[in-house]
Amino acid sequence: MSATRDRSTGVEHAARAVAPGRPAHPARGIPEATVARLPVYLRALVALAERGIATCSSEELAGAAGVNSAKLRKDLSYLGSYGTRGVGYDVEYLRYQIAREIGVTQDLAVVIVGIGNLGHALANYAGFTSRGFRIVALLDSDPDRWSESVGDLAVVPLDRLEEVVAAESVAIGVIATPASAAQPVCDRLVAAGVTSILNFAPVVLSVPDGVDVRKVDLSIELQILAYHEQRKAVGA
Amino acid sequence: MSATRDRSTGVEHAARAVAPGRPAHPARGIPEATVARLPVYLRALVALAERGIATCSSEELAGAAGVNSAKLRKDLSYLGSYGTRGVGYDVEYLRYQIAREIGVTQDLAVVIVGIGNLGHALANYAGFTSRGFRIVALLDSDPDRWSESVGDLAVVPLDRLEEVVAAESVAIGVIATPASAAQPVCDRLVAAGVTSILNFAPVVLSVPDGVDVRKVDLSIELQILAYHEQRKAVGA
DNA sequence: TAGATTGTTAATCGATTAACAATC
DNA sequence: TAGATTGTTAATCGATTAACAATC
Repeated sequence: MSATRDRSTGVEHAARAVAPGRPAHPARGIPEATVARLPVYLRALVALAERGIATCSSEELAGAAGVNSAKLRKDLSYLGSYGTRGVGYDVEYLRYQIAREIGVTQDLAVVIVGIGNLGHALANYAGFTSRGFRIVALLDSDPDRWSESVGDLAVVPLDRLEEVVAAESVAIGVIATPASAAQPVCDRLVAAGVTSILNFAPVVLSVPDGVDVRKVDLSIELQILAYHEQRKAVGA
Repeated sequence: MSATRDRSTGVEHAARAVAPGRPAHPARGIPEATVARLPVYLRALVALAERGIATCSSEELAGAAGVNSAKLRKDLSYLGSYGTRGVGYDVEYLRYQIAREIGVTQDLAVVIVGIGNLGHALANYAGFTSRGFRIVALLDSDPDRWSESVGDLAVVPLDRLEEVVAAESVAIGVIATPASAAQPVCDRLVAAGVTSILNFAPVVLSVPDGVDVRKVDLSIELQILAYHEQRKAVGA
């Protein structure tokens, strides 16, 4: 078992060795903080493109992404030199380069396990089905749900997890089960070959090295806000 | 408009002045990274307590929380000295101290705006209604939803937002609307007096200084996983 | 006292930011 | 050429970690 990275708490992820003293051509090893912002830039670029904007400065793009321009330029510098001094960035070109860097140009297969309220919401969520991801199965252990379908996908028995993962080469598993089911489901996903997990259950998952886990935890987000609320009340 | 902190991308939040050179008694100014982990420790302590465990070492608690013990001890040291050398921590006592520090001992009023699939899931989510938070209203602009109710709360017209926020002294607003509605809803929440926002809509919200925004973005989480998937595929 | 474990120090690491030389 | 804006440097800041003295 190794620690997995949690975006909000900063636990480091499985060792990913980078050859030291080897400055490979397209500069491998983008900082994790930068990786986490690339999707934000991508979304901002898509929005600019939809508004018909062909070129933008780092200042404009940074504004749209909610970061400062120095950070944006530093982040983009890890990918390469895709701007033009004195001019700015070509929106479509930069968009393509970032999409390629993230890897959303290739369709990744996703399964969602646990089709309760949250699972339903996730299955319907447009951002999930947008380019780069393909939901291939909705799994649940409750027979009452096997008659349901969300969009054009039926809810299938959890028993079929291994079969589906193998058949579709599933790379990403989304866990939206109750807390008690999360670790067993995670173990099965990993055993079946899934190497990335997005966990919505309020538990710390144990996974072997090489498996990435990201965690979205609603009540933790609320509690962080509560902490700051308390400070405001005292200070003011 | 000022930048607001986004947990995954690390945009700094509204200036929160700390008197310099003034080492106040209970040491104000807990690092943001530590604040984000306190709820994780709290949950781990609750789980230990439920298993009937009365005392634990930093090593054990760290294991349950998914961090290393040095980090845990450093984090706890910002709150005070709540352990006993040679012995460890009293689970109930530490649990109380962390809960008090976060401020979940006082009930904060929460409204959820946008009662689609995700809003439904949030309204039902046990973590939301657990101690420390009180959902006081579910708001939606769609008349078709005004007849619905989730749990014992009815969905009410968005028009009543200001009225509800004022009547219940709402501190936290949860935005689960489509992207296009998020900024206008945010503006109304802020104008009505809400100072903390949890945003599920895929947009960067602009808010005045003093308002905290946290963002949960499902497609961005997936894209971060996709980036690492791509690396694994290349490396292996 | 001997063993265990905290709380803190100091070193290291990574991320942010301002400033500016390079260059369109 | 003059103005604009990138890409990069270097300084700063904050977070992590190992190690260990303090102390139960």
